[in-house]
Amino acid sequence: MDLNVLSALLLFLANDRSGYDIRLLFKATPLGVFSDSPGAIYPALARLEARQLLASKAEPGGRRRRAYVRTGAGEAALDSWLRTPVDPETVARRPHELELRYVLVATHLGRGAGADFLAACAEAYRARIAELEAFRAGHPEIGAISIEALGLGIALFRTRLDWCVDTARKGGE
Amino acid sequence: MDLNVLSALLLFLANDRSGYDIRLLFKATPLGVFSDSPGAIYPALARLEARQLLASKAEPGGRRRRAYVRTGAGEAALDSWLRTPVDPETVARRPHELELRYVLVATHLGRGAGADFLAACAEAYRARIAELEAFRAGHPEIGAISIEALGLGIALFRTRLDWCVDTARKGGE
DNA sequence: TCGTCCATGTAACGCGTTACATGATTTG
DNA sequence: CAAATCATGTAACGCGTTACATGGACGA
Repeated sequence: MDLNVLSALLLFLANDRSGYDIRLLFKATPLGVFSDSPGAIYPALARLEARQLLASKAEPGGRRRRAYVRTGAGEAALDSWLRTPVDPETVARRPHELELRYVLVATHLGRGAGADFLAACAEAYRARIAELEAFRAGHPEIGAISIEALGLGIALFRTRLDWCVDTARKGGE
Repeated sequence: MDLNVLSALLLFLANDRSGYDIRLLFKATPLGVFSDSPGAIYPALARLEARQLLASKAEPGGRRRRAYVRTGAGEAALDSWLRTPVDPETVARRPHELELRYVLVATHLGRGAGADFLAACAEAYRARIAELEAFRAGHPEIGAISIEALGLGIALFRTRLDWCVDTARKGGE
């Protein structure tokens, strides 16, 4: 029952929303990691419907609005995606996926689950920082320029870690 | 003559290196944004050779090592990719591409070009931060959780900006 | 000779991109 | 009625992923 990020986001958003609604949403948000192109969104919605995670009703008329809703199975799939453990692979290669997941977790499962998720992320970020610092210390031969870039990588994870800690603290008040 | 990131990186790395060498390189680096899978690397090298940006000589014997080198056209293509203006689209959606590009620019075109590139990035990051802050100020309706996530997005760009400024200063000494 | 490493590839598949097509409804 | 906007889709293409195939070299 595995989902990619776009599918999970669509499941989350699809509550009486149409593909066009979602395109407008994606176009309006400046954090736009997601493409608002029809060739991305409509096929993805169709795939989710084929897997019976979404259901839709077309309004009568020619090409009229088609609104989607989650099915029970869709709800379960979203839920299980949101509860997937924070794995090192995602932390290392797609950390922005975790940032999106936080929004979905906190909105869909509640602030408590959001705080737990942030704690798990903080833990994973600390581990990642330690790993990168160990690599930097152990491989001086990679050269000054690569060391600089690695420094940025580490700084970005520190920013993420600080944000987790801050946000968990503020959200828990 | 446009290249994707992987192709540009392969052009950069391909100096008497084989696909296998590159796989080992990708496996060894913990910043691993790039997959070391043969299904990614060998076809990409073959495409570059088909476009005559790389040339290769197979060593005699069965499946023996095949080492690649840049052609003149390959050199030119890499050069022009490295000198492509920093566009807002890349800044917003694939900032890590810029971080890789810095390493390639500074290594391949020299420290001076690297410093110029950092300056362009810093400029773009400042603009991006302003844009995100304006959005945050103008759209309180997006909700507390999204505001938190947006805050992280802004903080990450600030980290990138600080890094550009610091690195340009240190590199210029 | 058996396993392991070196080394290169291919096939099926999923999915995003760009560009195009279609048709209804609203607005000037 | 012409143009823009609402709204949904499809086709071709590029490219990465996973998994599998091939075959030589070398040590136990």
